[in-house]
Amino acid sequence: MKSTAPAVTSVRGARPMVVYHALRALIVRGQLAPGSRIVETDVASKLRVSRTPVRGALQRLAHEGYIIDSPSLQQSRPTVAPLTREDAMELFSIVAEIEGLAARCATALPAGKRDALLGELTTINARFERASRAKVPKHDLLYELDERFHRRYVELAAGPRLRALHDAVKPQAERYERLYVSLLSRGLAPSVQEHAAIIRAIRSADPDAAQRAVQTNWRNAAVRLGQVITNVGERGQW
Amino acid sequence: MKSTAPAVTSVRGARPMVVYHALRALIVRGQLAPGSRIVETDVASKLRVSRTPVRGALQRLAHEGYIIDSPSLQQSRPTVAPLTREDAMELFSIVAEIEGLAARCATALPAGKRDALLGELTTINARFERASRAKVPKHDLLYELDERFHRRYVELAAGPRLRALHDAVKPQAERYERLYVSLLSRGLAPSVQEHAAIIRAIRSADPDAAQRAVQTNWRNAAVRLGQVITNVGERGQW
DNA sequence: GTGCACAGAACTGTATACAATTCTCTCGGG
DNA sequence: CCCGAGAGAATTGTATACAGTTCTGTGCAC
Repeated sequence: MKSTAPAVTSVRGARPMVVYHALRALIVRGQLAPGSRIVETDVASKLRVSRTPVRGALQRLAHEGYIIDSPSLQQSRPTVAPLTREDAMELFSIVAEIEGLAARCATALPAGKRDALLGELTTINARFERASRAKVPKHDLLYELDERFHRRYVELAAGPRLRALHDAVKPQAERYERLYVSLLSRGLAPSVQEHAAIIRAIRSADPDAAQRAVQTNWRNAAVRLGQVITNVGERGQW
Repeated sequence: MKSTAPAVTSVRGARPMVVYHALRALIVRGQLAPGSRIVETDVASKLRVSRTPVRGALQRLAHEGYIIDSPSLQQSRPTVAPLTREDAMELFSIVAEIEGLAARCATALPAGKRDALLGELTTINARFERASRAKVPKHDLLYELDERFHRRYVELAAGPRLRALHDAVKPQAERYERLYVSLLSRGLAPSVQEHAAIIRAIRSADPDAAQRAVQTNWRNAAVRLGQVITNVGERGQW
């Protein structure tokens, strides 16, 4: 781990994006703990840029919900958003709608593209099933495969606005999912079947069924996650 | 109309919000035409602030989709996002999901709050019906009542995340709705009944029905709007 | 008349200085 | 021992200067 960040790309206008992705990765992976304060000047000096691009990145992160203004303090003081059971429930239900809509669009894809998509989804879910059966579950692999499954149909079927929404919202669910997957890898069997149901619904070109299947998958995930959170407690609340 | 803006509030951190709301209002009401260039220094001088708060406002507007980087030009040059049929369709389907989810939550409201909400919605819809029957339709009133109807259940039933999403997405639909309402005020009769269906579904505490009712309302609105756009053409595309 | 090159203007990206607010820590009084 | 007041530090908000890139218009060659 080197403490000095690498030099920022020289492309015009890339600095805020670099800062954004750096901070988001730290938050999503938990290295910036929920509740942590984020100080503009610290980030700026660590990433070797001025406060201006940092401000841009922070504004975006705040808009997307990764950071919030400290609730206890009065002044605008950005802090990493806490992980709470209630927030997880709401977030998952929103993702359910977004991806459900994408799945609905997927049923309207031209036959060629739809078949290609269905093939990909089937392959991914087969690997997902194998991974879920492993004696020693590989959390990262499981998460990766589940994420890819959902991302695939969103990328292919959703329009630009829906994709943008998905890109903004989904990584926040990742904060919870990483928690979830490492504590509940054993309970993934239903997810395999739920994915299969999604594939069937898209194949039969039934928009309502496809949307429902995706929503069911996420609502069940929300329930399972809720139990885990209830057990292990929330983060960043004190 | 005075050309010099009033002095900005002295509250700390309020300038970007003032700029944001000023620009957003201009865009939503069409006074800043789709395709128009937005120049930081111009806005700054018109609103008597420096470029810094203007940048903040522009970043947020860009993130929410009101302005985009000019497609023809190479450099990052903010322009007012065009109004296209395709975008309207996607936007409305997203709003349908967001408000549909809110309506679903509304069915889970405690009985007291739910009854209060139902009363409000009934009142609003009655006024909406009367307004829609008027010989000379008042476009602004119609829009206002429809907007209030939907906003009410979102405000009461949705969680913070869903509300934030709604606040970010819905005003963009307003750009299209204002166009729609002024060209199609006569076709609002079905909307009255669709609203009534929403009320019935919430009253019967049926989550799926409530969600479906809202989605139907928006999908029909999308179809009606699509026809209008096809007739009058798109804006800001050339 | 058309196309290309070059100079100047226009605009955004970045850095930094300064202002204003508020948090925090210490010290004194009760 | 606890609480409040005040000074200093810390942090964000705003303005502005400067740099770099791209657009635009003019003039020249063909």
